[in-house]
Amino acid sequence: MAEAVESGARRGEATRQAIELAAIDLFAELGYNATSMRQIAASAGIRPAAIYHWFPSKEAILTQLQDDFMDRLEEAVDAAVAGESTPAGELAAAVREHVVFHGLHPRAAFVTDSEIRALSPEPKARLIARRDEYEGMFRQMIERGVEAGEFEVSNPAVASYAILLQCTGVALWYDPAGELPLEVIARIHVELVLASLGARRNGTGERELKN
Amino acid sequence: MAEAVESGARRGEATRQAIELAAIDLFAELGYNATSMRQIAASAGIRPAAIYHWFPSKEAILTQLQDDFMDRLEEAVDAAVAGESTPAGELAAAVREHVVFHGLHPRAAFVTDSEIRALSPEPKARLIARRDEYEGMFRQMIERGVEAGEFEVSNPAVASYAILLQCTGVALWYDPAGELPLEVIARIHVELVLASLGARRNGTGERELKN
DNA sequence: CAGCTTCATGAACGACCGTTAGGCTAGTGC
DNA sequence: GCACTAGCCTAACGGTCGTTCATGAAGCTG
Repeated sequence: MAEAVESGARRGEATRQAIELAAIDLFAELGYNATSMRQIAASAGIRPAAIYHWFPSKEAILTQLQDDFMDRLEEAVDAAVAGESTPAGELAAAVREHVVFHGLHPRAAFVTDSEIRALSPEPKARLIARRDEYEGMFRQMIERGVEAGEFEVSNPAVASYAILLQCTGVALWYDPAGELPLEVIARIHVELVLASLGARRNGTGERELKN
Repeated sequence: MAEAVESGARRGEATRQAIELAAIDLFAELGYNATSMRQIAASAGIRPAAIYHWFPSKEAILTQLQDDFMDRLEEAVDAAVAGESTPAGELAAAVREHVVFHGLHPRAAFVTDSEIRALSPEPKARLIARRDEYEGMFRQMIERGVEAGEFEVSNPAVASYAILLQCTGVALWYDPAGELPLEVIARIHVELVLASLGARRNGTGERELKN
Protein backbone atom coordinates (compact mmCIF):
# COMPACT_ATOMS: atom_id res chain seq x y z
CA MET A 1 0.00 0.00 0.00
CA ALA A 2 0.94 3.62 0.48
CA GLU A 3 1.68 4.54 -3.09
CA ALA A 4 0.98 8.07 -2.06
CA VAL A 5 2.91 10.73 -3.88
CA GLU A 6 5.82 11.65 -1.68
CA SER A 7 8.23 14.47 -2.03
CA GLY A 8 10.50 13.64 -4.92
CA ALA A 9 8.38 10.71 -6.08
CA ARG A 10 8.35 9.80 -9.75
CA ARG A 11 4.89 9.82 -11.17
CA GLY A 12 5.45 9.47 -14.89
CA GLU A 13 2.44 10.41 -17.00
CA ALA A 14 0.62 11.60 -13.90
CA THR A 15 3.13 14.43 -13.76
CA ARG A 16 2.13 15.53 -17.22
CA GLN A 17 -1.49 15.74 -16.18
CA ALA A 18 -0.56 17.59 -13.02
CA ILE A 19 1.28 20.14 -15.13
CA GLU A 20 -1.70 20.59 -17.43
CA LEU A 21 -4.13 20.94 -14.57
CA ALA A 22 -1.92 23.45 -12.81
CA ALA A 23 -1.39 25.41 -16.01
CA ILE A 24 -5.08 25.60 -16.84
CA ASP A 25 -5.94 27.00 -13.43
CA LEU A 26 -3.09 29.48 -13.37
CA PHE A 27 -3.50 30.63 -16.96
CA ALA A 28 -7.21 31.18 -16.36
CA GLU A 29 -6.71 33.05 -13.11
CA LEU A 30 -3.60 35.11 -13.80
CA GLY A 31 -3.23 34.99 -17.56
CA TYR A 32 -0.58 33.20 -19.60
CA ASN A 33 2.02 35.93 -19.45
CA ALA A 34 1.54 36.56 -15.75
CA THR A 35 2.03 32.89 -14.95
CA SER A 36 5.58 31.64 -14.48
CA MET A 37 6.95 28.19 -15.05
CA ARG A 38 7.97 28.22 -11.41
CA GLN A 39 4.36 28.73 -10.35
CA ILE A 40 3.17 25.93 -12.57
CA ALA A 41 5.86 23.63 -11.21
CA ALA A 42 5.07 24.50 -7.60
CA SER A 43 1.36 23.92 -8.18
CA ALA A 44 2.12 20.57 -9.83
CA GLY A 45 4.43 19.51 -7.00
CA ILE A 46 7.63 19.39 -9.04
CA ARG A 47 10.66 21.57 -9.84
CA PRO A 48 10.61 23.93 -12.83
CA ALA A 49 13.14 21.91 -14.82
CA ALA A 50 10.96 18.81 -14.68
CA ILE A 51 8.34 20.53 -16.82
CA TYR A 52 10.78 20.41 -19.73
CA HIS A 53 10.78 16.65 -19.59
CA TRP A 54 7.12 16.76 -20.66
CA PHE A 55 6.82 19.96 -22.67
CA PRO A 56 9.42 21.64 -24.86
CA SER A 57 8.37 25.16 -23.84
CA LYS A 58 5.84 27.21 -21.95
CA GLU A 59 3.99 27.98 -25.15
CA ALA A 60 3.71 24.25 -25.87
CA ILE A 61 1.69 23.83 -22.69
CA LEU A 62 -0.70 26.54 -23.83
CA THR A 63 -1.15 25.16 -27.34
CA GLN A 64 -1.66 21.68 -25.92
CA LEU A 65 -4.48 22.94 -23.68
CA GLN A 66 -6.07 24.90 -26.50
CA ASP A 67 -5.87 22.08 -29.01
CA ASP A 68 -7.31 19.61 -26.52
CA PHE A 69 -10.19 21.93 -25.77
CA MET A 70 -11.03 22.48 -29.42
CA ASP A 71 -10.78 18.76 -30.10
CA ARG A 72 -13.26 17.89 -27.40
CA LEU A 73 -15.57 20.80 -28.15
CA GLU A 74 -15.82 19.92 -31.83
CA GLU A 75 -16.34 16.27 -31.02
CA ALA A 76 -19.14 17.02 -28.55
CA VAL A 77 -20.94 19.47 -30.83
CA ASP A 78 -20.59 17.24 -33.88
CA ALA A 79 -22.10 14.36 -31.94
CA ALA A 80 -24.98 16.52 -30.72
CA VAL A 81 -25.77 17.84 -34.19
CA ALA A 82 -25.61 14.38 -35.77
CA GLY A 83 -28.92 13.37 -34.22
CA GLU A 84 -30.89 16.22 -35.78
CA SER A 85 -32.53 16.52 -39.16
CA THR A 86 -33.58 20.16 -39.55
CA PRO A 87 -31.46 23.32 -39.42
CA ALA A 88 -33.38 24.58 -36.42
CA GLY A 89 -32.96 21.26 -34.66
CA GLU A 90 -29.26 21.20 -35.46
CA LEU A 91 -28.71 24.72 -34.25
CA ALA A 92 -30.65 24.08 -31.05
CA ALA A 93 -28.57 20.99 -30.35
CA ALA A 94 -25.32 22.78 -31.18
CA VAL A 95 -26.15 25.74 -28.95
CA ARG A 96 -27.16 23.46 -26.10
CA GLU A 97 -23.98 21.41 -26.33
CA HIS A 98 -21.79 24.48 -26.77
CA VAL A 99 -23.22 26.05 -23.62
CA VAL A 100 -23.01 22.87 -21.57
CA PHE A 101 -19.46 22.19 -22.69
CA HIS A 102 -18.34 25.71 -21.83
CA GLY A 103 -20.08 25.49 -18.47
CA LEU A 104 -18.31 22.23 -17.70
CA HIS A 105 -14.88 23.46 -18.78
CA PRO A 106 -14.91 27.19 -18.10
CA ARG A 107 -11.22 27.58 -17.44
CA ALA A 108 -10.12 25.68 -20.54
CA ALA A 109 -12.64 27.67 -22.57
CA PHE A 110 -11.38 30.93 -21.19
CA VAL A 111 -7.75 30.05 -21.80
CA THR A 112 -8.49 28.95 -25.35
CA ASP A 113 -10.39 32.12 -26.13
CA SER A 114 -8.48 34.82 -24.38
CA GLU A 115 -4.90 33.67 -24.81
CA ILE A 116 -4.90 33.53 -28.58
CA ARG A 117 -2.90 36.72 -28.67
CA ALA A 118 -0.24 35.20 -26.41
CA LEU A 119 0.66 32.72 -29.14
CA SER A 120 3.45 33.18 -31.63
CA PRO A 121 2.38 33.70 -35.25
CA GLU A 122 2.22 30.11 -36.43
CA PRO A 123 0.14 28.50 -33.66
CA LYS A 124 -1.88 31.68 -33.51
CA ALA A 125 -2.88 31.39 -37.15
CA ARG A 126 -3.68 27.73 -36.67
CA LEU A 127 -6.00 28.34 -33.72
CA ILE A 128 -7.73 31.26 -35.40
CA ALA A 129 -8.36 29.12 -38.45
CA ARG A 130 -9.86 26.43 -36.26
CA ARG A 131 -12.19 28.87 -34.54
CA ASP A 132 -13.19 30.39 -37.88
CA GLU A 133 -14.07 26.96 -39.13
CA TYR A 134 -16.10 26.26 -36.01
CA GLU A 135 -17.96 29.54 -36.40
CA GLY A 136 -18.59 28.71 -40.04
CA MET A 137 -20.45 25.58 -38.96
CA PHE A 138 -22.90 27.72 -37.01
CA ARG A 139 -23.25 30.25 -39.80
CA GLN A 140 -24.05 27.51 -42.29
CA MET A 141 -26.75 26.11 -40.02
CA ILE A 142 -28.28 29.59 -39.90
CA GLU A 143 -28.05 30.01 -43.66
CA ARG A 144 -29.67 26.64 -44.28
CA GLY A 145 -32.38 27.58 -41.78
CA VAL A 146 -33.06 30.78 -43.67
CA GLU A 147 -33.26 28.91 -46.98
CA ALA A 148 -35.61 26.38 -45.44
CA GLY A 149 -37.83 29.18 -44.18
CA GLU A 150 -37.21 28.27 -40.55
CA PHE A 151 -35.30 31.43 -39.67
CA GLU A 152 -35.73 35.07 -40.46
CA VAL A 153 -32.55 37.06 -39.99
CA SER A 154 -30.90 40.08 -41.62
CA ASN A 155 -27.35 38.78 -41.61
CA PRO A 156 -26.35 35.19 -40.84
CA ALA A 157 -22.70 36.08 -40.22
CA VAL A 158 -23.50 38.71 -37.60
CA ALA A 159 -26.05 36.37 -36.10
CA SER A 160 -23.48 33.59 -35.77
CA TYR A 161 -21.02 35.95 -34.08
CA ALA A 162 -23.72 37.08 -31.68
CA ILE A 163 -24.78 33.52 -30.88
CA LEU A 164 -21.29 32.22 -30.25
CA LEU A 165 -20.30 35.23 -28.16
CA GLN A 166 -23.26 34.95 -25.84
CA CYS A 167 -22.95 31.19 -25.50
CA THR A 168 -19.17 31.18 -25.05
CA GLY A 169 -19.59 33.87 -22.44
CA VAL A 170 -21.44 31.43 -20.22
CA ALA A 171 -17.98 30.21 -19.19
CA LEU A 172 -17.37 33.67 -17.74
CA TRP A 173 -20.29 33.88 -15.35
CA TYR A 174 -21.73 30.39 -14.79
CA ASP A 175 -21.33 29.25 -11.20
CA PRO A 176 -21.80 25.51 -10.53
CA ALA A 177 -22.81 26.41 -6.98
CA GLY A 178 -25.33 29.01 -8.16
CA GLU A 179 -29.09 28.77 -8.40
CA LEU A 180 -29.37 27.87 -12.05
CA PRO A 181 -28.39 24.36 -13.16
CA LEU A 182 -26.31 24.24 -16.31
CA GLU A 183 -29.04 22.41 -18.19
CA VAL A 184 -31.46 25.24 -17.49
CA ILE A 185 -28.96 27.83 -18.62
CA ALA A 186 -28.42 25.87 -21.82
CA ARG A 187 -32.16 25.68 -22.42
CA ILE A 188 -32.56 29.41 -21.87
CA HIS A 189 -29.86 30.08 -24.43
CA VAL A 190 -31.53 27.79 -26.95
CA GLU A 191 -34.73 29.76 -26.42
CA LEU A 192 -32.98 33.10 -26.79
CA VAL A 193 -31.10 32.04 -29.89
CA LEU A 194 -34.08 30.51 -31.67
CA ALA A 195 -36.24 33.50 -30.80
CA SER A 196 -33.60 35.92 -32.03
CA LEU A 197 -33.64 34.13 -35.39
CA GLY A 198 -37.41 34.35 -35.55
CA ALA A 199 -37.72 30.56 -35.44
CA ARG A 200 -41.14 29.04 -35.45
CA ARG A 201 -41.64 26.86 -32.41
CA ASN A 202 -42.84 23.71 -34.09
CA GLY A 203 -41.42 20.25 -33.83
CA THR A 204 -37.89 21.25 -33.01
CA GLY A 205 -38.10 19.33 -29.78
CA GLU A 206 -38.21 22.48 -27.71
CA ARG A 207 -40.11 22.49 -24.45
CA GLU A 208 -42.58 25.15 -23.41
CA LEU A 209 -41.38 28.67 -22.89
CA LYS A 210 -42.64 29.09 -19.37
CA ASN A 211 -40.23 27.59 -16.88
CA MET B 1 7.24 78.63 -35.82
CA ALA B 2 8.13 74.97 -36.04
CA GLU B 3 6.69 73.80 -32.76
CA ALA B 4 7.07 70.29 -34.09
CA VAL B 5 7.89 67.68 -31.52
CA GLU B 6 11.61 67.21 -31.65
CA SER B 7 13.69 64.63 -29.97
CA GLY B 8 13.83 65.54 -26.31
CA ALA B 9 11.17 68.23 -26.62
CA ARG B 10 8.90 68.93 -23.68
CA ARG B 11 5.29 68.37 -24.54
CA GLY B 12 3.56 68.58 -21.20
CA GLU B 13 0.02 67.20 -21.22
CA ALA B 14 0.51 65.99 -24.77
CA THR B 15 2.96 63.47 -23.38
CA ARG B 16 0.30 62.09 -21.08
CA GLN B 17 -2.02 61.54 -24.03
CA ALA B 18 0.77 59.96 -26.04
CA ILE B 19 1.37 57.52 -23.20
CA GLU B 20 -2.31 56.64 -22.99
CA LEU B 21 -2.62 56.15 -26.73
CA ALA B 22 0.48 54.00 -26.86
CA ALA B 23 -0.67 51.95 -23.88
CA ILE B 24 -4.13 51.32 -25.30
CA ASP B 25 -2.72 50.00 -28.55
CA LEU B 26 -0.05 47.87 -26.93
CA PHE B 27 -2.30 46.49 -24.18
CA ALA B 28 -4.92 45.57 -26.76
CA GLU B 29 -2.44 43.93 -29.10
CA LEU B 30 -0.06 42.20 -26.72
CA GLY B 31 -1.90 42.18 -23.43
CA TYR B 32 -1.11 44.15 -20.28
CA ASN B 33 1.43 41.74 -18.87
CA ALA B 34 3.21 41.24 -22.16
CA THR B 35 3.62 44.97 -22.65
CA SER B 36 6.65 46.62 -21.05
CA MET B 37 7.02 50.17 -19.85
CA ARG B 38 9.92 50.45 -22.26
CA GLN B 39 7.64 49.59 -25.19
CA ILE B 40 5.07 52.14 -24.08
CA ALA B 41 7.77 54.78 -23.72
CA ALA B 42 9.25 54.01 -27.12
CA SER B 43 5.83 54.16 -28.76
CA ALA B 44 5.11 57.47 -27.05
CA GLY B 45 8.48 58.93 -28.07
CA ILE B 46 9.92 59.31 -24.58
CA ARG B 47 12.20 57.44 -22.16
CA PRO B 48 10.77 54.94 -19.68
CA ALA B 49 11.49 57.11 -16.65
CA ALA B 50 9.38 59.96 -18.06
CA ILE B 51 6.23 57.85 -17.76
CA TYR B 52 6.56 58.07 -13.99
CA HIS B 53 6.13 61.82 -14.15
CA TRP B 54 2.57 61.25 -15.40
CA PHE B 55 1.59 57.93 -13.86
CA PRO B 56 2.67 56.45 -10.52
CA SER B 57 2.82 52.91 -11.89
CA LYS B 58 2.08 50.69 -14.86
CA GLU B 59 -1.16 49.56 -13.26
CA ALA B 60 -2.24 53.19 -12.91
CA ILE B 61 -2.13 53.54 -16.68
CA LEU B 62 -4.41 50.53 -17.04
CA THR B 63 -6.93 51.69 -14.45
CA GLN B 64 -6.97 55.15 -15.99
CA LEU B 65 -7.83 53.70 -19.40
CA GLN B 66 -10.49 51.43 -17.94
CA ASP B 67 -12.09 54.14 -15.84
CA ASP B 68 -12.14 56.55 -18.77
CA PHE B 69 -13.79 53.96 -20.97
CA MET B 70 -16.47 53.15 -18.42
CA ASP B 71 -17.11 56.85 -17.82
CA ARG B 72 -17.70 57.56 -21.48
CA LEU B 73 -19.67 54.37 -22.09
CA GLU B 74 -22.05 55.05 -19.22
CA GLU B 75 -22.45 58.65 -20.31
CA ALA B 76 -23.24 57.68 -23.90
CA VAL B 77 -25.74 54.97 -22.96
CA ASP B 78 -27.44 57.10 -20.32
CA ALA B 79 -27.91 59.84 -22.87
CA ALA B 80 -29.32 57.43 -25.44
CA VAL B 81 -31.77 55.89 -22.99
CA ALA B 82 -32.93 59.26 -21.72
CA GLY B 83 -34.89 59.94 -24.88
CA GLU B 84 -37.04 56.82 -24.62
CA SER B 85 -40.26 56.22 -22.76
CA THR B 86 -40.90 52.46 -22.90
CA PRO B 87 -38.71 49.57 -21.68
CA ALA B 88 -38.42 48.21 -25.21
CA GLY B 89 -37.49 51.63 -26.53
CA GLU B 90 -34.93 52.09 -23.79
CA LEU B 91 -33.37 48.70 -24.36
CA ALA B 92 -33.22 49.24 -28.11
CA ALA B 93 -31.49 52.58 -27.62
CA ALA B 94 -29.11 51.14 -25.05
CA VAL B 95 -28.16 48.20 -27.26
CA ARG B 96 -27.66 50.46 -30.24
CA GLU B 97 -25.44 52.86 -28.33
CA HIS B 98 -23.52 50.05 -26.63
CA VAL B 99 -22.72 48.45 -29.97
CA VAL B 100 -21.78 51.71 -31.65
CA PHE B 101 -19.58 52.75 -28.74
CA HIS B 102 -17.76 49.44 -28.71
CA GLY B 103 -17.31 49.60 -32.47
CA LEU B 104 -15.83 53.06 -32.22
CA HIS B 105 -13.49 52.20 -29.35
CA PRO B 106 -12.67 48.53 -29.80
CA ARG B 107 -9.23 48.61 -28.22
CA ALA B 108 -10.32 50.47 -25.13
CA ALA B 109 -13.28 48.12 -24.82
CA PHE B 110 -11.08 45.09 -25.16
CA VAL B 111 -8.57 46.36 -22.61
CA THR B 112 -11.32 47.20 -20.15
CA ASP B 113 -12.93 43.80 -20.48
CA SER B 114 -10.05 41.43 -20.77
CA GLU B 115 -7.52 42.96 -18.42
CA ILE B 116 -9.66 42.92 -15.32
CA ARG B 117 -7.69 39.97 -14.02
CA ALA B 118 -4.43 41.89 -14.40
CA LEU B 119 -5.55 44.32 -11.73
CA SER B 120 -4.63 44.06 -8.08
CA PRO B 121 -7.49 43.28 -5.70
CA GLU B 122 -8.71 46.75 -4.91
CA PRO B 123 -9.01 48.25 -8.41
CA LYS B 124 -10.22 44.87 -9.60
CA ALA B 125 -13.13 44.89 -7.18
CA ARG B 126 -13.95 48.47 -8.12
CA LEU B 127 -14.09 47.74 -11.85
CA ILE B 128 -16.12 44.56 -11.36
CA ALA B 129 -18.60 46.50 -9.26
CA ARG B 130 -18.91 49.08 -11.99
CA ARG B 131 -19.57 46.46 -14.64
CA ASP B 132 -22.08 44.72 -12.42
CA GLU B 133 -23.91 48.00 -11.98
CA TYR B 134 -23.89 48.58 -15.73
CA GLU B 135 -25.24 45.09 -16.34
CA GLY B 136 -27.91 45.72 -13.72
CA MET B 137 -29.20 48.62 -15.78
CA PHE B 138 -29.83 46.30 -18.71
CA ARG B 139 -31.40 43.64 -16.49
CA GLN B 140 -33.79 46.18 -15.01
CA MET B 141 -34.88 47.34 -18.44
CA ILE B 142 -35.65 43.72 -19.29
CA GLU B 143 -37.53 43.17 -16.04
CA ARG B 144 -39.60 46.31 -16.57
CA GLY B 145 -40.28 45.17 -20.11
CA VAL B 146 -41.53 41.82 -18.84
CA GLU B 147 -43.77 43.52 -16.29
CA ALA B 148 -45.13 45.82 -18.97
CA GLY B 149 -45.91 42.82 -21.17
CA GLU B 150 -43.46 43.94 -23.84
CA PHE B 151 -41.01 41.05 -23.38
CA GLU B 152 -41.37 37.36 -22.83
CA VAL B 153 -38.27 35.77 -21.36
CA SER B 154 -37.51 32.93 -18.94
CA ASN B 155 -34.75 34.63 -17.01
CA PRO B 156 -33.91 38.35 -17.23
CA ALA B 157 -30.47 37.92 -15.63
CA VAL B 158 -29.34 35.32 -18.15
CA ALA B 159 -30.85 37.40 -20.93
CA SER B 160 -28.90 40.46 -19.84
CA TYR B 161 -25.65 38.49 -19.76
CA ALA B 162 -26.37 37.14 -23.22
CA ILE B 163 -27.21 40.56 -24.61
CA LEU B 164 -24.15 42.28 -23.21
CA LEU B 165 -21.80 39.51 -24.27
CA GLN B 166 -22.94 39.51 -27.86
CA CYS B 167 -22.94 43.30 -28.10
CA THR B 168 -19.63 43.78 -26.34
CA GLY B 169 -18.15 41.16 -28.63
CA VAL B 170 -18.70 43.44 -31.60
CA ALA B 171 -15.45 45.10 -30.52
CA LEU B 172 -13.70 41.81 -31.25
CA TRP B 173 -14.70 41.37 -34.87
CA TYR B 174 -15.99 44.66 -36.26
CA ASP B 175 -13.78 45.98 -39.04
CA PRO B 176 -14.23 49.66 -39.98
CA ALA B 177 -12.97 48.79 -43.45
CA GLY B 178 -15.37 45.88 -43.81
CA GLU B 179 -18.61 45.65 -45.74
CA LEU B 180 -21.01 46.36 -42.92
CA PRO B 181 -21.25 49.93 -41.57
CA LEU B 182 -21.32 50.17 -37.82
CA GLU B 183 -24.83 51.58 -37.88
CA VAL B 184 -26.07 48.53 -39.71
CA ILE B 185 -24.37 46.19 -37.27
CA ALA B 186 -25.95 48.08 -34.40
CA ARG B 187 -29.37 47.81 -36.00
CA ILE B 188 -28.96 44.08 -36.56
CA HIS B 189 -28.12 43.63 -32.92
CA VAL B 190 -31.17 45.61 -31.87
CA GLU B 191 -33.26 43.30 -34.04
CA LEU B 192 -31.62 40.17 -32.63
CA VAL B 193 -31.99 41.34 -29.05
CA LEU B 194 -35.60 42.44 -29.33
CA ALA B 195 -36.51 39.25 -31.15
CA SER B 196 -34.76 37.10 -28.56
CA LEU B 197 -36.90 38.74 -25.88
CA GLY B 198 -40.03 38.08 -27.88
CA ALA B 199 -40.70 41.80 -28.26
CA ARG B 200 -43.74 42.90 -30.20
CA ARG B 201 -42.75 45.15 -33.05
CA ASN B 202 -45.05 48.06 -32.37
CA GLY B 203 -44.13 51.66 -31.98
CA THR B 204 -40.65 51.10 -30.64
CA GLY B 205 -39.22 53.09 -33.47
CA GLU B 206 -37.72 50.04 -35.11
CA ARG B 207 -37.44 49.86 -38.85
CA GLU B 208 -38.54 46.97 -41.01
CA LEU B 209 -36.89 43.59 -40.61
CA LYS B 210 -35.98 43.04 -44.22
CA ASN B 211 -32.63 44.38 -45.36
C1' DC C 1 18.99 87.68 -12.90
C1' DA C 2 17.41 84.54 -8.90
C1' DG C 3 14.57 80.99 -7.37
C1' DC C 4 11.30 77.50 -8.18
C1' DT C 5 8.67 74.19 -10.69
C1' DT C 6 7.94 71.25 -14.67
C1' DC C 7 9.41 67.74 -17.69
C1' DA C 8 12.52 64.69 -19.15
C1' DT C 9 16.98 62.20 -19.13
C1' DG C 10 20.76 58.26 -18.45
C1' DA C 11 22.02 54.84 -15.45
C1' DA C 12 21.19 51.59 -12.37
C1' DC C 13 18.72 48.54 -8.77
C1' DG C 14 17.03 44.01 -7.25
C1' DA C 15 13.80 40.71 -8.72
C1' DC C 16 12.15 37.47 -11.63
C1' DC C 17 11.83 35.41 -16.17
C1' DG C 18 12.20 31.03 -19.54
C1' DT C 19 15.36 27.86 -20.31
C1' DT C 20 19.44 24.72 -20.02
C1' DA C 21 23.37 21.89 -18.39
C1' DG C 22 24.58 18.28 -15.81
C1' DG C 23 23.96 14.95 -12.17
C1' DC C 24 21.45 11.73 -9.12
C1' DT C 25 18.39 7.79 -8.55
C1' DA C 26 14.95 4.32 -9.03
C1' DG C 27 13.48 0.91 -12.01
C1' DT C 28 13.81 -2.14 -16.33
C1' DG C 29 16.04 -5.46 -19.60
C1' DC C 30 19.51 -8.73 -20.14
C1' DG D 1 24.81 -7.64 -11.16
C1' DC D 2 25.35 -4.49 -14.85
C1' DA D 3 24.16 -1.20 -18.41
C1' DC D 4 20.60 1.82 -19.66
C1' DT D 5 16.86 4.86 -19.49
C1' DA D 6 13.09 7.69 -17.52
C1' DG D 7 12.11 11.01 -14.32
C1' DC D 8 13.34 14.50 -11.55
C1' DC D 9 16.68 17.26 -9.24
C1' DT D 10 20.05 21.51 -8.13
C1' DA D 11 22.17 25.29 -9.93
C1' DA D 12 22.85 28.66 -12.91
C1' DC D 13 22.66 31.25 -17.45
C1' DG D 14 21.61 35.65 -19.97
C1' DG D 15 17.98 38.64 -20.36
C1' DT D 16 14.09 41.62 -19.23
C1' DC D 17 11.14 43.49 -15.99
C1' DG D 18 9.03 47.69 -13.12
C1' DT D 19 10.83 51.14 -10.74
C1' DT D 20 14.03 54.62 -8.60
C1' DC D 21 17.67 57.97 -8.26
C1' DA D 22 20.29 61.88 -9.22
C1' DT D 23 20.71 65.30 -12.60
C1' DG D 24 19.70 69.00 -15.55
C1' DA D 25 17.49 71.84 -19.25
C1' DA D 26 13.47 74.78 -20.02
C1' DG D 27 10.10 77.92 -18.57
C1' DC D 28 7.56 80.71 -15.23
C1' DT D 29 7.54 84.20 -11.25
C1' DG D 30 9.22 88.19 -9.03
